[in-house]
Amino acid sequence: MRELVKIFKALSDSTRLRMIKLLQQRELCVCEIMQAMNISQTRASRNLGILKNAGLISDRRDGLWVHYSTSRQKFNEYHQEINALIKKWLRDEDIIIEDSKRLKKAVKLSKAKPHK
Amino acid sequence: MRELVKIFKALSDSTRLRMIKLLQQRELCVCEIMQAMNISQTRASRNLGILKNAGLISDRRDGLWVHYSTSRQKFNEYHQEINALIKKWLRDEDIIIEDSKRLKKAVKLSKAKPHK
DNA sequence: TTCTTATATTTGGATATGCGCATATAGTAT
DNA sequence: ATACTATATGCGCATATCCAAATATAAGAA
Repeated sequence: MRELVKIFKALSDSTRLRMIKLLQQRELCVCEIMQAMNISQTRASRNLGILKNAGLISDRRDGLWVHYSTSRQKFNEYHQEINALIKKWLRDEDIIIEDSKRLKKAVKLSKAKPHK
Repeated sequence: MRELVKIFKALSDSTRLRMIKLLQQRELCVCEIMQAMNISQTRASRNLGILKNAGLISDRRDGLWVHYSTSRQKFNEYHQEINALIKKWLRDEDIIIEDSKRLKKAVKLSKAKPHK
């Protein structure tokens, strides 16, 4: 039950639900998420850590960047269904659409002036 | 998203998860729940209120008693699936089994000396 | 009416959570 | 080594959450 409580706690915050929705599109690094959501680096990193600690996302270091993802490897036994529910239940929300738009714009900018 | 956050908040507490598990067995009044879980009346009432406010359970007044239930009437669009997941994910936990045992004992006693 | 019972709510205190600021860490490059 | 970048973390503050104790409300009985 402790684990389940931890998972529901991780999900009971709009910042983190938005993150999950972004990560369901594709793997993203912290800097992409903070641009997409227009939030501080601290806030992005903290909340990604909470999701990771709850076993809902995983991370992968690639040089300076840490890429977060919902899709890779084995998580806890609840992960799959939780992810499907979030995908189904959070679709047309304005803020979700805005996040996606900002993500695309951020990607464009970083391609024009790549940081890698 | 606000509603979903509220639902996950309601679920992110072991007291309330235990309550849902008890109510999945059958409709129960507050006094039965506080006996089954061995908690105070304040705690029982308050947490039942949170679950109700999140649209996860309903109540029905019958004289002095207020009966809570997971099964009656229309809730929010998430209620059905959430309930199925809790049922599936929370099964063999010790505390859940103890709650059920205490519930049966409380029922026995109140049948010997009924309050209705 | 008053009395009793079942439930809800208010109050206050301890603990938890979310955030920004500043700083620390990890990795790359020179 | 230093400098730079991406990410993580320690700290403090404001707010939220959880609880018990006391009180309030609601319904029935006398």
